Amino acid sequence: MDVFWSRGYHATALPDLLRATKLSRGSLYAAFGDKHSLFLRALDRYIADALTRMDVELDPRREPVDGLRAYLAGYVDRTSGANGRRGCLLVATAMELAGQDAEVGRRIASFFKAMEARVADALSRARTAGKLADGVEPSSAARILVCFVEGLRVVGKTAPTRTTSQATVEALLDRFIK
Amino acid sequence: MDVFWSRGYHATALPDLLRATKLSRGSLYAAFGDKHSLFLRALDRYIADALTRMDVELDPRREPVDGLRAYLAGYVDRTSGANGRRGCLLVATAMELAGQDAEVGRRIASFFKAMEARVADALSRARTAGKLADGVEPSSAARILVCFVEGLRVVGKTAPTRTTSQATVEALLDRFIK
DNA sequence: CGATTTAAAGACCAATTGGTCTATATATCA
DNA sequence: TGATATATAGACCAATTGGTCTTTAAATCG
Repeated sequence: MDVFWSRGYHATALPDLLRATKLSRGSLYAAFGDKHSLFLRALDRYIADALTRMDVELDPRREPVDGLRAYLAGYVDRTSGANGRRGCLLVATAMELAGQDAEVGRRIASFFKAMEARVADALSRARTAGKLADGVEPSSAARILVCFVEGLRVVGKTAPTRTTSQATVEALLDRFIK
Repeated sequence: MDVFWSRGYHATALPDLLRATKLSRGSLYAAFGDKHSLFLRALDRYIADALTRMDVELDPRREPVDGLRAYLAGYVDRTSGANGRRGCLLVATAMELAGQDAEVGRRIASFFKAMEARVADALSRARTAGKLADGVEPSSAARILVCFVEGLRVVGKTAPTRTTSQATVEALLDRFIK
């Protein structure tokens, strides 16, 4: 997963994968079939990790606003400095392959949908707790947040400082939270 | 430019470039040096186009809020349906190369800076015109908008409907404009 | 027109691509 | 131990990569 993550699909060659998996050529093909299948497995793992992380951060038993803060803080962490420069396998894959590769496209689309649903849910709970600013509607606010964090990952490629990202996130949250 | 745009750098092979430029192999190398230089030219053109478009949309002689609306409407257009699926050369390049290729990285970073400056400027003018919501600070709001529109391009890869994107953009603008 | 520059076509190159296969070594197990 | 299954290393493959070079055709210009 790591090697696809930091180089992208096309730029990752078989020798890279052999080094990363410490497998011989034969064993790798026996285990995974081909490069494309291996990539799909890596992508699936990346997605699963991201979703379970969100399930922890946005756990319904937590204070919803705290959850959203934790969720956004995670993005601040992953999009500033060296972490930011490394980028995001999902966004990179979306841009590189989602248009051409149907199997990839489906995964990307369903991930965004799942993410949006979780955020919308947290926002709903925040609203019933009276913590949402007036006029904020959970479902459209969730779409905004999803776009925003994915955009953070793009801009994060230029390795902004943590304080910058943090301030941006806080300014955004200020518009939605009471 | 078009062929890099719709396929990305690594996935674009010489034959694709020859077909797109209608040049012979020799002439192409005489004119541009190599694939990388040609790509840089394409990227520069893409960036120049984007910035002049913004200069029109956010023209200081226009009503700043109208300008921001036009700017965002352009993104709605480019990120929904087939346009969305096609993606954005800049975002794709940021994810594919910005981390590894210094020449590309500089261009990406300076583009985001330039875009943010233009948006911040428009927001400043909107504020002096009394059109900004209370507590909105132009510079951080500009960073938010930049992240948001770049995120739109990412999510746009899943080809959302125009109405969805439109509604999301309006909901966001509602939080910033009085 | 003929001479000269310019560009096209495509042969050619070494290196690399993803992928297969065989020979060898290493476990595993009776 | 000896037989068998498993995984390794790496030779090997055709196709493709980015890039060069030569030959031929098309403009250009006096």
